[in-house]
Amino acid sequence: MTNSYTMINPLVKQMQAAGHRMTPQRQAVLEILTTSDAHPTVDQIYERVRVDFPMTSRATVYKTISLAKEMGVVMELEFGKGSNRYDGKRPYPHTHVICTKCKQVMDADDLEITELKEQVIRKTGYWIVNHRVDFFGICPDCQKVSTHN
Amino acid sequence: MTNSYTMINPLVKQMQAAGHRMTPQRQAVLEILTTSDAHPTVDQIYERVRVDFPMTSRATVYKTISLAKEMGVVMELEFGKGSNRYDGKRPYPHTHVICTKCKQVMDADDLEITELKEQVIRKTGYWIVNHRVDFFGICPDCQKVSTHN
DNA sequence: TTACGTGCAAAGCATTTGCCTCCCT
DNA sequence: AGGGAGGCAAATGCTTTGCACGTAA
Repeated sequence: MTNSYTMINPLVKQMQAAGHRMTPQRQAVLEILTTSDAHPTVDQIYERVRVDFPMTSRATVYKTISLAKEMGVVMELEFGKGSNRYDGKRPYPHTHVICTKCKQVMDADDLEITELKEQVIRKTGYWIVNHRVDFFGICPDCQKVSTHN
Repeated sequence: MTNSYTMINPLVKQMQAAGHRMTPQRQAVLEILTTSDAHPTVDQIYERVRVDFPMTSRATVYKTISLAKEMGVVMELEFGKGSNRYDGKRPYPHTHVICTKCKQVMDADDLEITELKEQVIRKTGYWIVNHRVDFFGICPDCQKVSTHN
């Protein structure tokens, strides 16, 4: 992640083109969302924004994320009990692998689920428009630390 | 779903064997959890229990579900924003198909995800212990009602 | 009998909303 | 200048918790 928000982020233009004003807070939130691979939580985004803009409120972070969601440029990953995470780098359905120990959320978006999806359509008659595929386990790093869970 | 809770539910015995007391409220909650295919919400369970036992509180429903989760006999399906659903009939990971219109949650547990899982293990080096596979779309019934969403 | 379970109400927490002020355009 | 955006605090909604009373075993 960069230390300044001076990069011209395509989302900034996109948001302005959609008739929304640009502010340092918004720019910072968008920058974090689009440059992070770690699927940050709201609080992680909030803390990071406040490094550069200490006056920023949680409400603004929530509102900006909400706006980005509406524009379809950020995907929300709900993990229940207020541990939602956000992805502005790949805001489309893709497979995730989550370490239950260190809470890392890793992309595995090169996995092919087309066949599975076609099975679902064939067997259920649904129109499928979205999917959520998550695998939970222990990442290689955490395996090294302990073999007991 | 039956109208009385007189059936001898294996979970009742199991819970007693684990050293927990049995009460009408617990028996009712367990009966609903294990006989329903509809993946009920806490509130649906609560309302159903109160048909027969109107004095039952939400707290007791939550506590009983929590106990059942700890025993591994009920699986929690988190759908974010307090719309959790519960499955005591198939309390193990399996594929779901969800209608975004009528909110029906359907099982598709005959789908084979082994190959996908092996791909994940091969590509990430994780130990995979669990998974969550959900497809979202429009069910056949809702397709008939309207073709516009 | 007595520790466990229940019901009630209060507390928790992440998120949303209302409202007033400020400032981007 | 005017309306969108931000900040603060209150409200929300689901879930959890504390506590006193009741009850299963």
